[in-house]
This record gives sequence, C-alpha cells and structure tokens, in this order.
Amino acid sequence: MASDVWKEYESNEISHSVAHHLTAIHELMGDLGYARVSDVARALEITRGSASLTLKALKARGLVVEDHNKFLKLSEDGRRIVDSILAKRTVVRKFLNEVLKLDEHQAEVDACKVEHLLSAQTGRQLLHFVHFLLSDDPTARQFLAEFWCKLDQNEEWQWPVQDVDQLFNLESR
Amino acid sequence: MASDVWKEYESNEISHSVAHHLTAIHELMGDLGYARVSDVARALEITRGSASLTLKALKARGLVVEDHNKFLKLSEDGRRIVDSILAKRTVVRKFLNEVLKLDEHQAEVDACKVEHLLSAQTGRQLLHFVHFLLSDDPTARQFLAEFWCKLDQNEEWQWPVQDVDQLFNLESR
DNA sequence: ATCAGTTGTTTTATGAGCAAAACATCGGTT
DNA sequence: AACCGATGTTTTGCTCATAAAACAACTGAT
Repeated sequence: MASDVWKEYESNEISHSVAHHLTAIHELMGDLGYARVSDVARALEITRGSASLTLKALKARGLVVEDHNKFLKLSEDGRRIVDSILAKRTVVRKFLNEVLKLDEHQAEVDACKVEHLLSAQTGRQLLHFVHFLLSDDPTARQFLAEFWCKLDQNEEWQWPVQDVDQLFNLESR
Repeated sequence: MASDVWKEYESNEISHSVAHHLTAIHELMGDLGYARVSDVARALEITRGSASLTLKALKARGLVVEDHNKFLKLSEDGRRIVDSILAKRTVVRKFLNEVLKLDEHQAEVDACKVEHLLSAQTGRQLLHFVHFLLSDDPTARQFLAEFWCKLDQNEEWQWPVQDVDQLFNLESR
C-alpha cells in the first residue's frame, strides 16, 4: 500500500477529540441553550483544564467563538463541520443497526469511531444507498428481506473464505 | 451522546500506526520474503528510528518476533490481527468502490482509515452483506441495477434533507 | 585494510490529548 | 465583610507517534 494513502490518516483536520468537542457544544446549545467550558468538560467527562486547552485551540482556529462572558458557540465553519459529522454518524449508525442488524450500542460505537474519518464523497454516497435501501421501493424491500432471511440461517452460505469468524476474531467484545 | 461511547475510541488496542506496522511486515514478507526495521520504515516512509521504537513495543507486546539476526516476522497473534484488519479493509474497499461507486483511490483511503476501528461484529456483518449484494442472486442484481440507475440520474430523488451536498461539504478533497 | 554505505538503536524534541493540581475570579450566602 | 462553590486558566507531567541527529556495528567494494 502506498504510504501516501495510510499517511492521510494523520492529515485529518478534524480529530476525534475535536469532533466531539464541537458536537458537544452543538448538543449543549440544544439541551441547555448555552455551552461553557465546564459544560463541555462535563459532557465529555474530561477535566476542565483539558477542555479549556482544546477549546482555546478551536477558538484560534475560528471554529468556536466566545461570548462577551465566556459563553461558547459554534462559528459558521464550526457549525458546518458539526452538520457534516452528525450526518455521517447518523447514516452509518442507521446502516449498521437497521440494515446489518447490529445492536444499537455497537452501531453507535462504530459510527462514533468513523464519523469524522469518512470523506464527503463517501458520506454522500452512503446516504444515497441507505436511503434507497430503506425506502418503500419493492426491489429494496425484497432484497433486504432476502438478506435478513439469509442472515438468520447463515449455514447455507458459501463463503469465499474458509472461516469468516476466524478472520474477525480480533476483538472479544 | 454518552461519554463511554466516544471514549471507546482511545481504548483501541490497535492504533492506526500499529495496524500499518503490522500489515507492512506482512506485505514485505510476501514481496521480499523478509522484513527488517529498515524495510518497514521504507514501506511506511518514516525514519528508521521511529520504526525501531514502534517495533520494539510490538515485540514487547508479542505481536512481532525477531529472528536470530534482526529479521522480523509476525507472531501468531500478530498474524491474526493482520488477517482481521486486511479482511475489514478489503470488504470496506469493495463496498465503497464496487457498490457505492467511489473511485478506487477514495475507496482505498477511506477503507484504510476505518479498517482498524470496526468491531469484529461489524466486519462480519458487512462481509455477509457485501457478499450477498455482489452475488449472482437475481434480487441482489436487480437491486444494484436500480440503485446505480438512480445514482446516475439523481435529480429524481426526494431527499430527507434539503441539501445533501451541503451536509457533506466539509472536505474539499 | 580502509572507506563508504546500510542498518539498528538511542537520545532529544515536537505536538496532540489527557489528568492533576494550583491559582484566580466571580456570585451568592450568611 | 467573609466565606463557599462554581468556573476558567495555567502549569506540570504523562503517553503515543513522529522527526532529527548522533552513534555503533556490520557489509561490500576497491
């Protein structure tokens, strides 16, 4: 694999931590109507000191703006980033839970892990796909019905690999 | 979102860096028949010093073993991890490229970013799904045909959101 | 046999994220 | 006015992953 591929991982402008600081502000604005450093720290269960430093950097990057009296809110850019991340999280979670039939917690965890890493292209195409897949379209319904049926009695399947479970036996959880 | 969800990100036993050190060894064994610290460093385009430190840690974790004369190879555990990661990478890349019709480079980049983050459950279910989706099954073929048709002329779509492109306009690349 | 190149390691430094602790500030009670 | 609690910041230290540079050891060519 070309190194320019795997190194793009580091070149993400939005880290996992930043993604959650931003979405925390967004959710706090909805829940409480405001968001201060302490509220973000509480929401993310990190210390106020850590949140203070991260948010200072986000203010410097222009993603978060501070009110006259220490009240935070998302800038236009910050807001667009949060929208993009939440859209990807939602569509991935929906796909994992409602299509692949993973339990809700697993779907949430996995969606949370990858939401900020998917490209805009991928997010858009996945949205198209899931939307059609879960629509009323009879072909989609029939396809899903057959897939779920096979999922239930998966002894019929002829796998391209000898032992699928062994391939994915890394994590115990 | 509960913090125990987003914090699971950090608790990954396999980091992106570790995943690629391990897969680099695997690929070098196939390409060259051997893998030394310098070979790994060259493959990943990092300095020998960095590779040396990371690989020392992987030896301590028992994922990499060192030959009598500085030749590296994967342990049984290391091998299982690489198999698991490559299986996930392959199925994600296949899905993004062959189903969602993303170009190969984008599919590779995105697959590379998420391969080590997906749970075993998710990898397994996704493999089931993609396998059925790309099989000869007439329902699957018809579903894909309809989906790709809609993809081409996507002005017909009635989106659940006003402007999908705007939701995913974060990245420029 | 010497000299150059490759290899592996160690040391020093950086940046991102975090915790812990010290510190300052502000607001409301008493 | 004195105190208490909540808040925000700074400092120090930690881990991970990297670079850069210095160093030692081996390899091969001349």
